[in-house]
Amino acid sequence: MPPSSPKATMHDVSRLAGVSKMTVSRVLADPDLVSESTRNRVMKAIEQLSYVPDRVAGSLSSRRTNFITAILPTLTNSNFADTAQGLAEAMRPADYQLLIGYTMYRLEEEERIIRAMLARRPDAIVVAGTTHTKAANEMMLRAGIPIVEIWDTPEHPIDHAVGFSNYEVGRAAALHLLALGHRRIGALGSRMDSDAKDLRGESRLAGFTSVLREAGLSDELVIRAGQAPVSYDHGALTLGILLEQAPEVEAVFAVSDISAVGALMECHRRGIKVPGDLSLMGFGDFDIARQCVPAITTIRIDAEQIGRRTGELLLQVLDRSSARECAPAAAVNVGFELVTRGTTAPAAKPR
Amino acid sequence: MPPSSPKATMHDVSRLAGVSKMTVSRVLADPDLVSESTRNRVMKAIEQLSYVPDRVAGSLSSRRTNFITAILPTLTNSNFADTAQGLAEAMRPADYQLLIGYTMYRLEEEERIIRAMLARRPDAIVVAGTTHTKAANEMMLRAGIPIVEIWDTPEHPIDHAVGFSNYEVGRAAALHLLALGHRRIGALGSRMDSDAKDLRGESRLAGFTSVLREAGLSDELVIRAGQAPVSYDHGALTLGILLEQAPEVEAVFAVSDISAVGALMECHRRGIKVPGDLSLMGFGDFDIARQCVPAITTIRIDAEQIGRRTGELLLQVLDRSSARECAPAAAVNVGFELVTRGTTAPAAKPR
DNA sequence: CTGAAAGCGCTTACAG
DNA sequence: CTGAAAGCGCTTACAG
Repeated sequence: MPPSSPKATMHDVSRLAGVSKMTVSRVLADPDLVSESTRNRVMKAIEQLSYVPDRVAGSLSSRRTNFITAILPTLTNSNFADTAQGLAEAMRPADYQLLIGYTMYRLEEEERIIRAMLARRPDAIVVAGTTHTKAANEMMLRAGIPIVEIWDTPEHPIDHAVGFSNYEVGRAAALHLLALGHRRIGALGSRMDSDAKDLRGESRLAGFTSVLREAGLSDELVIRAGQAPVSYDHGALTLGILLEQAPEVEAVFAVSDISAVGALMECHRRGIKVPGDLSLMGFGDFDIARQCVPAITTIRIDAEQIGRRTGELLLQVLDRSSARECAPAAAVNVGFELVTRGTTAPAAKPR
Repeated sequence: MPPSSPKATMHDVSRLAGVSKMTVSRVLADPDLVSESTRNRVMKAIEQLSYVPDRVAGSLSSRRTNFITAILPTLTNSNFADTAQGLAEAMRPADYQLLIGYTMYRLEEEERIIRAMLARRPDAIVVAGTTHTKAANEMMLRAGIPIVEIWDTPEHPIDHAVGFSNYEVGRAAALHLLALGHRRIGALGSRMDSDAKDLRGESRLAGFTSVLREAGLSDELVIRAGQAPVSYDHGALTLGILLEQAPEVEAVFAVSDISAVGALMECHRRGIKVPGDLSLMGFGDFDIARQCVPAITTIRIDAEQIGRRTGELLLQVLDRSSARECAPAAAVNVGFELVTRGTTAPAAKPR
């Protein structure tokens, strides 16, 4: 450990500058309230002592930590990292610090994290998803701070929400494949019988399935295998399962571009032509989906924007002046967009 | 905002349980010190009031926050997210919370973040890289807490270090391509004349170049273009520049698998055979490199392990009992491994 | 095994 | 424009 020099306190600064602690505090918080000469003297003392204000003490005193808790499933191989970055970016000018927790798609872990985070007294909680354990729901309701559920459109929001309808994403995907004339249509998702559940992926599958049913098609080619979070391997694996079950499948929707890329690579390895033999589409508009050869048809959502919009919403809600009154709960739908690229094509023989 | 119920304090709990605050504190911190009957009464009161201890107050009082600051270039399209996850995982049992900052590969931003983070009084700082601004170096030296520089092997470490030699990685890459019989060898890196600098990528290029020189080869095919952080687009772009400059190039090393994948896709689009026309290798052993067709030869580093090892080291150093004495600074080299896969092959006509 | 006192380093709310 | 007092909710260090 490097040599520890005793940390200067506000008291030390005030003595050196010949003022009270309050004046030092004011110079830091609201410099205009202090006369120029005093301010300069205090600044000099701060500089001289390399004084760094202790925000732990400040937080206790002011009952505001400027911490925002962000609870996300994972940061690897997902666009939640973009959401986190967007949120951090939006909150930075106001000097908020993110407290990130990973649930690994486990609701019990989410509950544990919420409990632990509340002890840090965050000024707000951002949480991915709209389904939580009973205890988690209650803790958030009682917390007395703004809550933002993101990445979906909750039916019964706890408070605010910023996201899009995963169900509608699934429907849009199925409608696209149907419109191309495909009839033997499958999908690739992850297991729902494990502790780790991708609930939003499941919503997309549900929307997808609903369209298949309405079109009088079977949903038996909707594969749920492999554990969340999905991966390139997941796509390769589940495509293999699908092909074994139905070699004649014409079109496939993967719940994530990551899976779609894995499936595409598996097709390359097996000599299956995409498109032609198989139409393939994903979700998320990951960079890799755009760069793949062929580029993958996907449903674009702006993960960073979800973070940014959430940050802007919170900035507004947490603003001291407006915080007096309970701000009305906002529900922002950022929507999504079908991006047609090279992996989907009309069916060879439309019936 | 959900209805705010006034938060119970330790004082409330103590009154309800008919004990002193100290006893409540003990039940939470070291239950064995309290008699069973008292403990049960306190637990019941905690439950009844939904009491959540205030760690802001606890931190101020104990002079320990259980925060670890992790300063990383970016979390997107990189394996720093794995390092963060590994670190978080390792520290979780001891109830540490990560405070993550993104520098976007800018040293001035790193300095700003360090300054801001120090006000949060973290118990340790983990920072990617070994080059910092003068002010940043001084702040870390004076902070009086353990510092761990990760992802490289510093010549003059501030304190602890956990990483591998990027320079040696570059050398290993060049030696591999030379051993295959290639002579017209290039590399793909990012610009060094911008604010955002990938210094570790540059170290890899430096090692790579040193081998080329030793072999009597030119380093004019070492391309530095595009801004850090690298991306799939970066790989496609820089490969295009390289091909324009030297259509006869035989082998290429990209400073990141992400770039290598982008370059590979660009080759697919241009009808360049990999390997055959061009040997290609990357760095990092990203999932996508393994799944690509063909799979990309790379230099494997275990990003998650860097995080885990760092966490274990910190747990040891931060241990109360040993913290008395200054723990000797540790320098852990986690090494790396060349993984030969499908994108590199012997030169067609070895000279 | 339990508790009373002091204090961590700030900010709030007044007062002048 | 500046300051004295009180207090935020815990833990430390004693004492018994």
